[in-house]
Amino acid sequence: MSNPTIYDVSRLSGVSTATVSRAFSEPDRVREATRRRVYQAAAALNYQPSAIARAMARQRTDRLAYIICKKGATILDEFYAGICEGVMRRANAMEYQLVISTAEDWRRTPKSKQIEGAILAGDAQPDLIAELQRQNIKVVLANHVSPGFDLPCVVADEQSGVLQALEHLKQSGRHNIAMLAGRFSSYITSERYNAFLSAMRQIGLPPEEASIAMCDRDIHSATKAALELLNRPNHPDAIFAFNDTLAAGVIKAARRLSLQLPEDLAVVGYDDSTICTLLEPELTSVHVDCRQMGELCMDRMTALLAGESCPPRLTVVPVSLCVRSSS
Amino acid sequence: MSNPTIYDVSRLSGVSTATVSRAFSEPDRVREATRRRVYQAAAALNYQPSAIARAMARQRTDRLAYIICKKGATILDEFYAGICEGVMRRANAMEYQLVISTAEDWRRTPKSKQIEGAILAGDAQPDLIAELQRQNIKVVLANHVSPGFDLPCVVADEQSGVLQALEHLKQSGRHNIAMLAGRFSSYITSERYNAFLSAMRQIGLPPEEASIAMCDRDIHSATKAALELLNRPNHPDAIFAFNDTLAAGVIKAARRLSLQLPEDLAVVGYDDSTICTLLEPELTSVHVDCRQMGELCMDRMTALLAGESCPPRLTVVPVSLCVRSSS
DNA sequence: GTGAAAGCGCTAACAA
DNA sequence: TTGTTAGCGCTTTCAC
Repeated sequence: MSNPTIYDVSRLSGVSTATVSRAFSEPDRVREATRRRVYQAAAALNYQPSAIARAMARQRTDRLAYIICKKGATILDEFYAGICEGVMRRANAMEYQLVISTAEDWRRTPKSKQIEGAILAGDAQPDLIAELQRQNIKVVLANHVSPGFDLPCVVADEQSGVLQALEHLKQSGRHNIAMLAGRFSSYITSERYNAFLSAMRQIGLPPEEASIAMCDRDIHSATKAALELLNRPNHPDAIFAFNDTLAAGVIKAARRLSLQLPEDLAVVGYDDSTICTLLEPELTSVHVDCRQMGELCMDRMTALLAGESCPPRLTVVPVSLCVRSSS
Repeated sequence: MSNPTIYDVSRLSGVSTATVSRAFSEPDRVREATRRRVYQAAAALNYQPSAIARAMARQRTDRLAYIICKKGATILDEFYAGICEGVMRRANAMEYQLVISTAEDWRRTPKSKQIEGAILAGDAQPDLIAELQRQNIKVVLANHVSPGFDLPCVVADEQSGVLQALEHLKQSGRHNIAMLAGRFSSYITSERYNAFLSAMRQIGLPPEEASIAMCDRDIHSATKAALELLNRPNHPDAIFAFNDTLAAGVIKAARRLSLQLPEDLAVVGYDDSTICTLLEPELTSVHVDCRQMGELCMDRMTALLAGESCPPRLTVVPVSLCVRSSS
């Protein structure tokens, strides 16, 4: 019942445990013939090295964590799932194991010492970061920057994303561009908000108070806010929404007011999620390659684990506007 | 630099390592005062038990894996992410760690012996199951059943889901109900397909060849197939789609033909994913509680790990129709 | 209630 | 190239 150990293989193949160990972890350090004998014995016994014992002896686990820091949100969020995907792919390719969790769950359980690094996605709280670092765990932030800490952060190019969207709108003849801002993490919210203001100035359409609306992250709230925006005097001819779900709310509002899209109103979303092509009209959106973000996070993590003291502090992932029929 | 060990705590608190160990894993077996001394010393040293050493000594890891078995798909798939969510929540609550991977990635790396159980979501290949079981790893299947094996499977009630959808359509006066079938995993495809045929008979509307269309899983393929379906003579007044994305394709097709929804055509999707409320009109869909599926998977897993030889072989999760304005 | 000590299965000097 | 052996940090009898 109990699994075969390195001793069993050693005995059966007639070599020492050290050699068996080497045959598996440093194959070229054992002679071809010996190696074969070892593998044969291992196969016969159905042996596989115990990763736990290995971790114990080597004092490292080859294990990383992906922790989603977003109140109420999880792996179900397409954006964070995308990052996770990138992290996972690369982690698996490097023979790292990836455990996932949410910030909430993580706090509850002292599962420390089992991971060598953690990639925190989203609104990472300072105390979590501090706690991890106190445990000698390497930390990388995704889609967030935390001023007080010296660690690598991977974010999307918000400035450029918003600018591309607004330039596109201006070029297609829009002059009264409004923004529908959602209440996201403080970092994203303020970045995108400020990016909007500065991009507007940059394209020569100074934003007015009147053209800004806030809403929650659900579609009903977005629809309501959009209706309100569209009913204002001097209503906008284009709305830039903070993400695609909000943009879907805008589309609903427009339809309710019998506006023609994109003739009467252009709509641009953000994230370029899967819903863009499902909507009618298909939604123009700023494409963020979250998988690449995940991969870059892993690159930074790798550097950290390799002992590089100062990998790039900030990594900015380029974004691109994906134009569809809503604008 | 190196982390404090149980020996450090033992020394500082003046008790044996055995007592320190007990203080952490079986608190009530040590006297209140002793325990306090231990905790104090531990806190002073910033000590936390090493899970690896623990696993080594106890011969168990408290670690499970969630493996997504779907060609090309991943955690990005909302359905599988939902199951993952349920599994993760419960796993974390039980102090299990959850590592995630895809079937592809898993095959490539012999990370065996580190997990005690694996939850395979989707189209689990027999050889993967066999391999895992050979390694004494407990296996539970989610959204799939594999005839050759004796293991717990958790699936949604396809029969009931389809029947509810069709009954609803009939009750709202539809008589010519068509099905848009996607090419999913063999299990889901055949289950849903057969459920459709039998449900149609059950509600007294024997299905005709003419009212069935197949398509790939992307929206373009769905739109095309739906157009074709709607252009047939004696075209349907209702379409039941295999999932919400396909249903979105149907809506697109309907719009292209200037059909009024739901007057000219009723549309029903499956899974009740987030897109349902984003679409126009909002999509009626069969709600599957995938989070609950994940939780049930964990329950089965727990039973297996506890040594129960035969937990329920098949667990069927109830589903319910969520009626919205597309029907 | 507490302590002593023998493992758990592997790795990595060091020696041969 | 291969073997010997002392750990890695904790758990768990078995005594006391």
